[in-house]
Amino acid sequence: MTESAPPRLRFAPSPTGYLHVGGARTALFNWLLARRTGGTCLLRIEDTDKARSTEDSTKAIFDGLKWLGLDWDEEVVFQGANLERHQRDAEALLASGKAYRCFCTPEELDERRKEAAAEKSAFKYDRRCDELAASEVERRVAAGMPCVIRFRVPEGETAWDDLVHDRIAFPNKDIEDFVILRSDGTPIYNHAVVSDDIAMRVTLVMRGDDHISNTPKQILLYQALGAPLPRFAHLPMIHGTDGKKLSKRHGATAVGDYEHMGILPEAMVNFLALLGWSPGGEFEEVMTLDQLVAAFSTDNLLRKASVFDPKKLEWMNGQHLSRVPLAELEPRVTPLLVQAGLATAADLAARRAWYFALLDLLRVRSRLLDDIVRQAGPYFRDEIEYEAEAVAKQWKEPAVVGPLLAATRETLAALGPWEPAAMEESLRALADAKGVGGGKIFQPLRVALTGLGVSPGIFDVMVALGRERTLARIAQAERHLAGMAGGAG
RNA sequence: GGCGGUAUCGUCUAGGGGACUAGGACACAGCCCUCUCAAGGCUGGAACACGGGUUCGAAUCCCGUUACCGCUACCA
Repeated sequence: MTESAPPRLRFAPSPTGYLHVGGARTALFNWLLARRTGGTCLLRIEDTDKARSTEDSTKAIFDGLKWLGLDWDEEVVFQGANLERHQRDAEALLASGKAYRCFCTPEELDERRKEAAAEKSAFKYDRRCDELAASEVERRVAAGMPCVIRFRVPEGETAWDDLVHDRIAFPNKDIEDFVILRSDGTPIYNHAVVSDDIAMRVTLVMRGDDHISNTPKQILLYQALGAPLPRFAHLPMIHGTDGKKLSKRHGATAVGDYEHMGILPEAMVNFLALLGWSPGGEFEEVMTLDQLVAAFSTDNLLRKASVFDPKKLEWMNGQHLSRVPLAELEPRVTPLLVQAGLATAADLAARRAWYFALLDLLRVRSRLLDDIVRQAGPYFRDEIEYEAEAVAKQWKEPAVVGPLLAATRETLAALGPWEPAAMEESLRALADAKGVGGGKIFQPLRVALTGLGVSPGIFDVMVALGRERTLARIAQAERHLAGMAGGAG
């Protein structure tokens, strides 16, 4: 291969919905390869289907790519703006005799297709309009009869060396003379794609393998238009847990869904990158974007469709949650805390060091951003609620626990510096003195401080809460326990 | 139906003729650590779709079968 110049790639979604994880993965691979090779990554919005394309969808694609951290080079190309060139290219094919006018109506075609189906034979356009005399064509055009432009598929075989599949070949006899320009003058997909890819000087087309059967048609168009062929790389599909194509019934399929679910973009990207690609050999699965760029290569692209496993995504998110620099995590969490009514952005900014330390405590036991918010309550609210389950388990005997908590409070109150080592030392000494294990002190204390049976290490909790609030919460718990003991008789 | 593609633990994957008693990760189970929960560590169960070749030797190469997926529009 004489190809040594960095490739020009493109991601070409059609704005007919949200950015799907499959589309996101295609965008990611194009982007990774461009960044890896010093190539160019372009974005083209394929909005030629005016019936289905919407501005909202276009925005959703931009938003999705932005969230993932994928950018593109040069101006965004809107396919719809290239109508004139599409028509010119189609006219050129007509002029050079590589395409012809077809006057068959959709209704007629439909009819013939049904007949073929009834006879269980494959329908293929029979070229009847290609046999029309020139004068007849002229007459019909002059008469204003609507017509499409069909590409005349030559004899032979069309093949290419796919970057992931190696050689793929199609006998031309299996390809029918396909329409390139509708009767209303707008282009059909395959034609618009080729016209645009040529104009954008795309040298490597990387897309889903559902386009494999479009590829011979497109190659034929390149050749007829006298343009150099790009290389092709067809990526395997992403399926749902049941092995079927990913759809709404599998739950979330739009990248925006995962954003709202509390997934970090770096985790999403990492997870998607490992679907249909692997660095090969032994490798660490948790990778940053930079590491992905450094490792990416078309050599390790897989051929088999993969199943999207949300469980593994969550695990991966947990990994990233724990590894991302706090300064990057903070802006993702803050809006959620504010939204939950736990704090204001100003408040958090005012005690940044404390806030970061808290985040560090909570993120280890979180898989989703929401897990952090859910755990954060006790550190922000003035009043806490006691979880019934925790109370039932750890405050089972109020008459015993109450005095123990009181002793704990007194011990802590007498403490000099408010730091973990000192807390642990004095509380373990207290446990010894009372003849109980540490857990008998720590567990009821955890409920007193957080209302929960589960939390970060108890000393970390106390540091995060601060001395004053810690002692107040214990006192409050003592009152609560006294009430319980009284109520119980 | 026709054409094309694919086939390693439940899932993501390593593997490119001998290093395979098939490795790792997720999930699952157990154990360790331990103030709880995570995280982490250790252990366990779990796969080369089937049938023929080629070869001294096949998860790896070839053929067939089966299954699954995609395309088969004046959709993209």
